[in-house]
Amino acid sequence: MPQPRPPLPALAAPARPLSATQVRILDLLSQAQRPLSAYDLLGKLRSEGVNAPPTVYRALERLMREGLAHRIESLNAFIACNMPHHHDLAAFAICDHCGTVAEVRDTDVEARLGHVAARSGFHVTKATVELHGHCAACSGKAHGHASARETGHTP
Amino acid sequence: MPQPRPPLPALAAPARPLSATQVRILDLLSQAQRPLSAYDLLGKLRSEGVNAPPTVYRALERLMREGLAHRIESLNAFIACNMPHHHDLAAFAICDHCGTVAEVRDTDVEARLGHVAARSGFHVTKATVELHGHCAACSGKAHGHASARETGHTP
DNA sequence: ATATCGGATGTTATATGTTATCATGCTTCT
DNA sequence: AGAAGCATGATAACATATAACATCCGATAT
Ligand SMILES: [Zn+2]
Ligand SMILES: [Zn+2]
Ligand SMILES: [Zn+2]
Ligand SMILES: [Zn+2]
Repeated sequence: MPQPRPPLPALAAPARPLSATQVRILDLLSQAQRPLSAYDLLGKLRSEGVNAPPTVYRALERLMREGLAHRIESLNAFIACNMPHHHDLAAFAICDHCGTVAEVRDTDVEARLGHVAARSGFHVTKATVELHGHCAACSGKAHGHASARETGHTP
Repeated sequence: MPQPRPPLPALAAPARPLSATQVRILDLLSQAQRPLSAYDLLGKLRSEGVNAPPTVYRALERLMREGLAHRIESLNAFIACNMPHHHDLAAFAICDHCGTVAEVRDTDVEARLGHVAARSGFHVTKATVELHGHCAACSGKAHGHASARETGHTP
């Protein structure tokens, strides 16, 4: 096999544009006030011809690879990244009352975590930081719970 | 209904002892080098008469309530707490190569997180902090992956 | 002792979340 | 046209988690 590599137009990276489904899903995530599960997404897409889980998961995979979406581990759900930045250290403040999720960044926390780990010879590649509690709006009031997951969901 | 409260022997807390199953599960978790999923546990307990998921989940619930075990959200698995202390803010360093999990505490990190949240009026009730990466032993060497989850599992 | 209550367990079935596999069609390069 | 690469579709399997209802048992209360 000759020709090790023809010039290659210009590219260098994953410049391939998002597919229709991928855009649609990112859109749904952006619209939503709260994280959506893969099934939530699937439900909303059924009417549009998407009817199998793998499609959704594949799209999510792509979006996360590109730093456009995040997975919330403690909820098994996904949100759009509000400030696409390619980072592995984002933190999330999840209100267990109203379900909203705020993406927060704090370099001090990042640094501290790095420190703590390094101190014991651990090399961090990815961190999951998820704070559960009550957001400003829900605090004070509303200590009776509505468990977030079933609030304002699927009519 | 009179008698607001008879003296009450001595108690103060949830002094009820763990059930046999609960002890057994805590034992299995302590023994294990790595987090075990609910189904891992169920597998190991089948020979002992436990044969349904709810039993396992219920026991785990109790153990976590008492601060004797933790759930690792990013793995859907559980570990014994190596220093029972009743805290909602523990951090875990998870080696994605050998699968070991170290429970680490750092009051500075805790404080920082509290700060960050408070700054935006968020009240934290529980934090999930899970660092993925490579432990000291696996670092440097072993960058070829074995994905941890399927290493040394169920022969 | 009898009634009662709460916690733990058993049993069954189901919901939710995730992945493997194979088939198909499209775009790009040769 | 043929080959390679990749996105999608479809079906099924697997993994994780909970609902609902019944039974059992030890601790209190009457
Ligand atoms: Zn982000
Ligand atoms: Zn809220
Ligand atoms: Zn602990
Ligand atoms: Zn390791």
